[in-house]
Amino acid sequence: MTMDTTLTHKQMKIAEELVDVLDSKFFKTLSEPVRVQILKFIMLNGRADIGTIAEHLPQDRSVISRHLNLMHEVGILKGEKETRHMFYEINSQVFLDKMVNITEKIKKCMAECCPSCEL
Amino acid sequence: MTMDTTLTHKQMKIAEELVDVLDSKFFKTLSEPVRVQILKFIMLNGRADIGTIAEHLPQDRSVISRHLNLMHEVGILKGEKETRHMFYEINSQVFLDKMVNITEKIKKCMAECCPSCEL
DNA sequence: CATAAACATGCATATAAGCGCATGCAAACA
DNA sequence: TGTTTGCATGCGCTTATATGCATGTTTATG
Repeated sequence: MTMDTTLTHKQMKIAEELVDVLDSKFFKTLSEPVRVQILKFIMLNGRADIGTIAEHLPQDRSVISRHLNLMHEVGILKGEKETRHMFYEINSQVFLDKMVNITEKIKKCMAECCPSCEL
Repeated sequence: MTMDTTLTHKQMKIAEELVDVLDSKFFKTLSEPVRVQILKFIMLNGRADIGTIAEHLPQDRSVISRHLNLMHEVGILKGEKETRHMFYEINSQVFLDKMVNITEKIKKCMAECCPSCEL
């Protein structure tokens, strides 16, 4: 079956931009409940080291360490080594910017690309 | 180590609301590249049935069927059975609302809960 | 009424991800 | 300088997920 919809270059480009911003690693990171719990803890308590965070969660310290490292790689956490302690805090700017950017791109794509999307 | 930060009931509640809205199933759905490609196709071509979508992707039809069903469960797609064809389209309202809601909750939590989040 | 088309679903398999334990390493400490 | 502390990381185990094939079901088609 062939599509009778004629896609403009502009529409293709906007859709591509949406796909680019829909970063699978970013979403995968947020899709794990344990990581969300870690995020919650840091949100409420501010900058903290791995041991302190792990004390408040059932998982092993090494597991927490890996989760934190993953969130750091994605950019939603800032990490800083202080002597032998590894401190993490929310990278609020990056985190929020990413969400806002994704939301904007979805909105734009729906408005200008999606035939059956009435907004 | 004990925390010297005193958490108010209000802060706890806001953080809880954020955790609630950070739906793991929703993020997990968006973390799969194939599903994003499917989303892109429907965005650009509008309402389509499973066979048509599967024609444009390397995966087997059954695989596409499952992905579509998953996205439907999460709410970002509307599904409608028409005779023997199963048609899907973007549920633009739900999709966008979800993203906006998450973004808002993050912003609120950062502003009122997060000690080290300066916005 | 037999056949084909469109799809859902059970099954087996391969890959990915979360988890805890044990180990190694660097920095503080006695 | 030997010991403890805080982490990173390798390893094996278990579970989850993606994939394709085969099958069953429903609806159109000859």
